[in-house]
Parts: sequence; structure tokens; C-alpha cells
Amino acid sequence: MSDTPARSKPVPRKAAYHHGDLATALIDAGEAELREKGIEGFSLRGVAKRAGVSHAAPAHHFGDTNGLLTALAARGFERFLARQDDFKRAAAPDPRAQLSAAGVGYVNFALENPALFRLMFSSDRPEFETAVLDQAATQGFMTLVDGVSQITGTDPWADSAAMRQVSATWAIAHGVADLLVSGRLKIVGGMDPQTRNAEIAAMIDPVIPAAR
Amino acid sequence: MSDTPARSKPVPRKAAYHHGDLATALIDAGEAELREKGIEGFSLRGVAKRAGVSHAAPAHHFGDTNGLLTALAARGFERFLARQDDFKRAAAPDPRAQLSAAGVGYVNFALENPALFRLMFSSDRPEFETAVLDQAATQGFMTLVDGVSQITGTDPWADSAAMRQVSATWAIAHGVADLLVSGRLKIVGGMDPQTRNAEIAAMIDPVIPAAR
DNA sequence: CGGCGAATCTAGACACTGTCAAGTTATCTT
DNA sequence: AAGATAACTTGACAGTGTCTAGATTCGCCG
Repeated sequence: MSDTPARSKPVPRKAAYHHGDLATALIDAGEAELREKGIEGFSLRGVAKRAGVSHAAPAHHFGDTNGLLTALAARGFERFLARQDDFKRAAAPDPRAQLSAAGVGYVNFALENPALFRLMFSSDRPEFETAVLDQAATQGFMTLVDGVSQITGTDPWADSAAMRQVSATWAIAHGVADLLVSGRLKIVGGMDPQTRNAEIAAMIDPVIPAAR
Repeated sequence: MSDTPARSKPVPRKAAYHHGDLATALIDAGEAELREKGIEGFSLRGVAKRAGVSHAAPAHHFGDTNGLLTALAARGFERFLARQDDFKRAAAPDPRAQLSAAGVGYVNFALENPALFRLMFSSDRPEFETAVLDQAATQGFMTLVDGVSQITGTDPWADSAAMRQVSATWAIAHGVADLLVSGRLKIVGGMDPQTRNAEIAAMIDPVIPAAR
């Protein structure tokens, strides 16, 4: 979406005063800061220092700290969906296997990006009303609704039992992810990745709706 | 536990300089601060101001901010378990109904104390190695293990399938709670309490193990 | 090609935060 | 009654987010 070679941005410079593409550089730096310090140690000045600019530079691109966190969360949701797609592609094509794979991808993303996951789901700081973030955050739910719909052959928006299955599927994946991120479920957390994913699937699968 | 009339504390004073029982007063103030400002707006100086003492007074009782948050989390877990017991007492005595009620209590506590719930499950700030907090946090898991054990007649510590059912039960309750707290699951969140609890139970119950 | 408006970034200041050190006041012990 | 100890205050320091004003560079229009 942002890879039009000319035009969009004047190609990153090595310039001194004008950075060239500071906005994305700040997002990169912010992601590193988040990963290393966690949400609760996240500092806007620290991000600026990482990017090699003055402490007030981020404000011009993101307004305030929450603005940058909003951008980070939006990018997080994109990667989140991409990670689920990774697991889907590696799974059998039938709808139940696809939904199960998405769930395992959900949990794996959380384990791979714990601080980002918390920013996306357990923080009040990102402004979720922002168009770009709201859309990114909603899209995952839409594909989930779609997945259940393909299995059951019903429209969850019109069938409250199907919508309940949507919620339950989401909840089991999210619950496993969040408990693992916060260091609970130590038994599962300590497994090697392969058997761990099998264990995760074994927890999720019973909740996934049966084919109609 | 702390209601021995004499001895334990010199009975709250109206004194000026020495507060009498500042430690619990700070926990009360801290809980109010947490409720109103959330974790991310929590300020130790704000807590001191609420309690009417100087900004450095809390340090003498709790060390640093994380020390107070640790105490808050510990008290949170006590209330958490008590709230689950409330729901258990109001439910049928058979083991499955008891476990289901505990799950609904789990979610209700989260909805009633969103910031405290996040402190307990989505924050790195409390020191979970602290004896009092570690014990309080572990106790819930123990009763959960016990509940599954009573239903299945097996010992989850010796039966990996039963332990998986423990994890899954925890995960579905936790997932529903966390998604509701963070404002996802708007459909469920918007219901009136009674039908909402029925909906929560309907999501949880299929995950609860069947009787042996 | 030159200059001018606008975008980009820096520098400084302010109020606020958590934490530390030193001093003050009350309680407890003997 | 006096000295020791615990409880609390005051002041200071570095770090934070955000605001303002100023400096630098880019892009465009002539």
C-alpha cells in the first residue's frame, strides 16, 4: 500500500536537519522501545533519542505520545492479521482447520510480541476511535465472523447462537494468549514451540463450532 | 485476620503527625486512584494527596510505587476470590454448576473492577514474587484445579488431559473477562446484567469438563 | 534561477512524576 | 524521664510529556 516507488515520499535521505522519513523511523524506534521497555516503561523522549532527533520532534508527526502509540497499535493489528494468515496458509483448507489455525496464529503473535499485544488489547492509551486503528482492529473480528459463518452456514449477525460461537472462539484464543503473555499457564508456556502449538490447538478446537 | 481489637495497631488516631493506620488508608486511597485514573494515570503523589499526607509518606510503608501496586493487587486477588464465592453460593451445589458460577464471578469481578483487573493480569508493575501476592494469585488456580478434579474424578497434576481442561476453563473465563474490560465484545457488554450473565455462562459452560 | 511560504526539526521552559537524603515529631521501651 | 525508634515532612534531583518560539530546509511559483 505504501510501496509506490516514486511520489509518496521523497526517498529517505541522509540529510542532517530534515530526516526524510522520520514518521516511519519513529514508528520503528517506538516498536523497539516498546519491545525493550514495555508499555509501562515506554518514553517518548526515549523514542526520539533512538531515532536521533530532538525530544520534541515526534510531536510534529503524531501529536502526542498517545498518537504514536495509536500508530504502533495500528501497525500491530496489521502484523497480527498477517501472522494469522501465515498459520492459515500452512493449515488444511477446510473451514474448521482454518479457524483453528487462525487461533494458533493469534496466540503465537501474542507470544512473539507481548508488549505490542498488551498495547493493542490491554491499554487505554491508543485512541481506538482513530479511523486507521479502528478499521485495523475491526477487521480481525470480521474475518472471525466470516470463519464461523463458513463453518456453520449461518449469518452470525442474524443468529444469536452463531454470534455466541464467534464470541466464545475469540475468547478462548484471547484468553490463552493473554494468560501466556502474563506468565500464567506456566505449564504451557514452558513447552517447546511445536508441542506448545499442539496444546494450544487442543484447547481451542473444542470451542470451534462443529460443521453444520 | 486484622481485627484483633487490641495489640495489632494502636487503634486509628485522629492525631496530626502520626496517622495511626496510614498503610491501609493508603491502600484505600490507592484503590480509589486506580479506579478513577486507571493504571496508566496512577500517581503515587496523587495517592498521598488523597490520604492527606506528604508525597513521600507512602515510601515508608510500601517502599516504592510498585510496592503499593503490589499490595493493591494482593487485596484485589482476595476480593476476586470472594466475588467468585458469592456466585458459587448462589448456584446449585453440583461441581459443574459450581465451576460455571465461579467463571461468571470471574467475569463479573473484572467488569466491576476493570482497572484492578488489569493491574492483576496485564501489568508488569506488581511484584508477583512477593509472598503475599504470589500466594493470593496462586490460590485461585488451586481452587480451579480442585473444581475440575471434583468433576472429572482425576488429578490434573497427574493427568495432562485434565490439566488441559483446567487451562481451557481458565482461558475461556479470562478471555471473556478481558475482552469485555477492554470494550471488545460490545454485543455482550451492552446487555443488562442478568441476560449478560446468562450469555457469559452459555459461553463458558461448553468448555467446562463433562462429569466422569 | 531566485526567492518565498510552508513543512520540518531544534532549543528552552514549565509542571508534573518517582525517589532519595535529611530533618522533625510522635510513640515505645526501659 | 530519657533515649531509641518509628512515622512523617520538607527539599532536592533527574526524568517525563507538552507547549512556545525560533532555526533550518524543502518545494513550488514566478
